[in-house]
Amino acid sequence: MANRGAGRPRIDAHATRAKPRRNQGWSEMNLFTDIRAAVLDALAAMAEAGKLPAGLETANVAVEPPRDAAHGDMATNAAMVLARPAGMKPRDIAGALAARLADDPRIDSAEVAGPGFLNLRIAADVWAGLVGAVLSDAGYGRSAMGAGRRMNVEFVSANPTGPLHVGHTRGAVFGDALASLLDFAGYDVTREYYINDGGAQVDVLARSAFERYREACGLSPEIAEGLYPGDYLVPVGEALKEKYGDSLLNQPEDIWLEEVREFATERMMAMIREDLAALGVAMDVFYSEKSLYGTGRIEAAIADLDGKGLIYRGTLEPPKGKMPEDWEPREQTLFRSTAHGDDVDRPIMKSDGAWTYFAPDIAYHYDKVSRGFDELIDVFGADHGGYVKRMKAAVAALSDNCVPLDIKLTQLVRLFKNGAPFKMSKRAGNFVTLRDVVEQVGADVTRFVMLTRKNDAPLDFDFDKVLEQSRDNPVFYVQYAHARVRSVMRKAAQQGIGEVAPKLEDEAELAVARKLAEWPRLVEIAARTHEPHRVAFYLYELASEFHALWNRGNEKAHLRFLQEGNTGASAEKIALPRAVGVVISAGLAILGVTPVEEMR
RNA sequence: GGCCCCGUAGCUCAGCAGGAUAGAGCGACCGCCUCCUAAGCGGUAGGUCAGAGGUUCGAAUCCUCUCGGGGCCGCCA
Repeated sequence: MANRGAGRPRIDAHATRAKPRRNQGWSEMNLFTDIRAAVLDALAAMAEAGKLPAGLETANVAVEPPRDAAHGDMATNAAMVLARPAGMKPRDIAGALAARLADDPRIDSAEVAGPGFLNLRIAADVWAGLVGAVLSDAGYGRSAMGAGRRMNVEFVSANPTGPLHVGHTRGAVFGDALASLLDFAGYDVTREYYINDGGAQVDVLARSAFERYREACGLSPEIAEGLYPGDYLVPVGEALKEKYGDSLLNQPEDIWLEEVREFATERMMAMIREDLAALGVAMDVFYSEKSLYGTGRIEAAIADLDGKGLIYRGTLEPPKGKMPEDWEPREQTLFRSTAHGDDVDRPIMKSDGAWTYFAPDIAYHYDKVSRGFDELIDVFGADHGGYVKRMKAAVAALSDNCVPLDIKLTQLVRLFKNGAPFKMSKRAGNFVTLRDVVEQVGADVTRFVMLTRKNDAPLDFDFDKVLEQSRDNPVFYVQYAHARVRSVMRKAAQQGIGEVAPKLEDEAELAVARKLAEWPRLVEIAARTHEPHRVAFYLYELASEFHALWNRGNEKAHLRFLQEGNTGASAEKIALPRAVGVVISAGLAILGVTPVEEMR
């Protein structure tokens, strides 16, 4: 993407807000960028020698793992990228580049292939060196990519009207892993939850809780249509009775509504925090929607947009296709979101003068921008897909295009039990909660499984299969690899085997080392695309290479990590599994999964 | 009617910033335990990347259209 710089948002507006980095520094060890640098050096030398035109754009020159391992360890597209601007044939450039790279001691061979690929084979001692670096470098895989930029990840943000259910669970896991991933990639990350405690739904909560209060006072509750029927409100009703006795009974709503609302909302948020804690999610900030009302903050945000000429009074066209029954044209206060890519302008104030839900949303994002974040991410359920454009428009307008907002949608979770769909009756209020899931399968399994699909793909979650111990359960498969590593390390410690520089000989060992070398690259790709599932897939691949090597040891004794009666050879051998353990632990840490010491 | 997501092996899904002969698991078939955990490993079979155009030296990937599945679409959050 040659024109990337043009659209890149400026960051100077907020760059003055220095804050101590939260991550532990980053690693410079990335074999792919090292070799890419060598390629660029060689190209520069060729230009120097008159073999290439000077000043060629090299941004698109890539050094990547080849799709087919038989092609070598790494491949570069340099010749094909440069052929046109240089006015030369790709294979000619590749040939000259190969000759230069052959002088690099790290490169065993460089061969031109296909339309102009240059396939590189890396010297064995380079791989051994990489394994050594994984062990000596505490931050292997960490990246400087984020450069300490401040990133706000808002996720879950469920209405405080009940316990978190499975859908929220996926959003929670995704958002938390994404936040950890970005931290690992060098961003300064804030995890944030927006509490929708300002709208009509918390009034409904209050009325529902009040019925439970009446119930606690010995009356029979009247859970009218539209109220929350879940029995999680029963203890709230009892607590209300404890606090107020029967003093609220037979009082009109305007007497008790506000107090009961406060009380119930607080109880719900306490429950939600516990749910999140059970899953291992800890927010940095809980941000109250209500705090935006009556404090002038909504007005300030709208005034900002008004100052940019983006607020006006007008009447919207009725939606095309299906006409609502009670449609009649009304003049409203509108945000000109179409000026920033939305399809229609959006109302921010109802015809009765009250704010729409969108107004506090705008104010909330205005506040995030004001707090100096360089980038924002919102994690929504897929059913909120319709709000993506308007939110992006709002942030673009509020930040003058300085703060990019990425909105990640998480698709549905389909529950199964032993292959059969699991029915949920939402009407009865007995939906499957986050607690149900975590209590049945554990937080680690829940988290890993939720990340075995791309966020925008539906996810099947089978309560039985996720606990199955077989290769088609990636949770188990990755954990098993780690347990094997730990098993070897325990035995090595018993035998007094120390740490020495690794030595790699067999192809299976090199395959594992190559996979380890991809880790820093994978982290950057996953962080850039905001896709933590890539970490889960990578760990599966790494585990697969490791299991393969392990099994080779079954066939060929000299490939076992522990060489009977030869502590020196064993020490050289166990560096590789130790490094695998390091990377699996680091990867699982990003996913929020605890690596196990042994399988039980 | 409009917008967003999706369509890849029999099934469930990956596919990195456009790269080479499109991958993995399951299922099917054939093999591997006197040996660090066989809860594992190796191999075989299986594809018009929904379809049609376009851009490109090169497209599953980018653009347009069509078909199919899902989601959303004014004063509910």
